[in-house]
Amino acid sequence: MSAVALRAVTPIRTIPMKAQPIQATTPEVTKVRTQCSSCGLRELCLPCGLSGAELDRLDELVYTRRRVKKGESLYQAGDAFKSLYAVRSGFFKSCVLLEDGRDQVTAFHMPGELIGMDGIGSDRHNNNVVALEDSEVCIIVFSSLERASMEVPALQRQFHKVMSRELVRDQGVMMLLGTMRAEERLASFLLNLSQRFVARGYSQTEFNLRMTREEIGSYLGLKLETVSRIFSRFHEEGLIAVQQKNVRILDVAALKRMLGRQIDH
Amino acid sequence: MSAVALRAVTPIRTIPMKAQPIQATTPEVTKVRTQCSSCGLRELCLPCGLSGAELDRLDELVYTRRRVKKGESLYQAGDAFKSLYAVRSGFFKSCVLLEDGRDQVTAFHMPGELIGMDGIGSDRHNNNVVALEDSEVCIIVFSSLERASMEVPALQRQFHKVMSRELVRDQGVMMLLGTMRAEERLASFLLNLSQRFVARGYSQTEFNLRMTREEIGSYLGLKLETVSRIFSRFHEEGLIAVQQKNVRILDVAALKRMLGRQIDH
DNA sequence: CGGGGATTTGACACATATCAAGAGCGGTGG
DNA sequence: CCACCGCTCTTGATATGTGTCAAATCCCCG
Repeated sequence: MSAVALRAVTPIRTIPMKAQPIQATTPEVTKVRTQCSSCGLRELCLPCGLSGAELDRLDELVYTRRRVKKGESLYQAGDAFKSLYAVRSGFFKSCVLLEDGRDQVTAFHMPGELIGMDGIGSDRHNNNVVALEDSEVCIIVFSSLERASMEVPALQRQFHKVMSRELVRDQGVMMLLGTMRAEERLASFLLNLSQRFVARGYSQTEFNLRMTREEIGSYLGLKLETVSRIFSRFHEEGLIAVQQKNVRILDVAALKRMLGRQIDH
Repeated sequence: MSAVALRAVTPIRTIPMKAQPIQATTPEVTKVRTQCSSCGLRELCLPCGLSGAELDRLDELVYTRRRVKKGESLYQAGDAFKSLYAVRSGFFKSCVLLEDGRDQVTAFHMPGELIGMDGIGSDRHNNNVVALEDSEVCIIVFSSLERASMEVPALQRQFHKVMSRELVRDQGVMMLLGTMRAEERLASFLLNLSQRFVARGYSQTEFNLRMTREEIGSYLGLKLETVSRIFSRFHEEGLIAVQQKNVRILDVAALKRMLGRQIDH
């Protein structure tokens, strides 16, 4: 605790340079006191539901941040697992790579979401996480989190909830990939994004996609041309207005209807 | 702890009846001292890596079992979440149901595997788990597990690993559903089963499928006819010998080759 | 031994992939 | 500030893998 306090008193801020492109092992890390307790994302992130002393304990844990520039990876498959990361700002994608070169986007990550849990099981990361725009994450050293969660039941519980929800989310994606048609997949994708933006205080109906058509397609198990075509079709039908990365949802109900009952053709 | 000891001393064994078909809320539960420490599955299950006193602590936790007959559910979506289940014998499937009636098998579970983690996040289960043959599970009351894992770091770590591996497994399924062709999906499925049977001391090359073609198809995002056709094709090509549920893998290498490098058509 | 679900197989339909070309947009350098 | 270049996106024509529908067979269970 004193060590943490020391760091808080004498913050070391590395210059936000692009100086050492060689040292991929020493990424840009900012050591400043990050206050979970006063973070705007605390209701979405690991601190959710914690209070008072519990939050203080978490604050001790999360004291470094890292910036990741657009296109750079936060970590790659095979990297040693040491920390989890909470997205503080920006946007990430997770990808899994097959030996033959095929890869698939398995998730998109928004502020407040926790990344890196794939590494716990094998002490190595099993996917690649890349920033889709200039981003920043809070670093949570996993061993510290485990130690703290032995003292703070609510923290342990919250961490378990986060992991469990990730499992449920994955099942939703399997459902999407396994049983839905292209139209439904895209509708589901848009509604999911919309909902997550709302939770973060942004517009429910208008937002900018941070990913390309190809990345959307990869996530949805479709080719980029198909994604583009369906965007166009939705546009024609007046469900959305798309102009490149900008999307405005015009008829939420119609999109929702695409999911509920289809198949009756 | 004394309460647990008491239960161990005075085991209550409910009669293995089919007496009360109405009381779905009171399933058949056997209260006997289940010894993780002497369980044949301990290297595959939650106890993996634990030793001595740690194992003893786990033994206190797992003292009830439950039988689930073929076709019955272990739990259903919406049920209150209270416990995790470790498969002791038998075979299960997990399914997710969409409002419109479509459902998808999201996993098959073999002895030693942990079920129920989908419920942690929302205190309710989010999928249905059904026995594919007469089965038995060990019941692990989740609050007890959390309490114990605050005392036993190795147990906490092991539990986190199990959840993390589940996340990685899910990513593998997404990959399969998102990028693989039908042939590759089935090859991947057979190799996965084979590997898991080996880990349990069964033959690597010959086993009985516990699920129908339709369930395989649901899991792989294919129709049952497609699954059947590809089984037949593999058979013709001499890769496997299938006769209904019985499968014998004749050319493991060839199946593996289907995954590594395809796409070069 | 009978019945019904599970499986196999065939013919055909259709959704999405593939291939190809052109347009739009953003970043870079003169 | 404008022009160019490259990447992303759109759209069309066509190919193909898998789904759909249907019927026959198999086999397990009662």
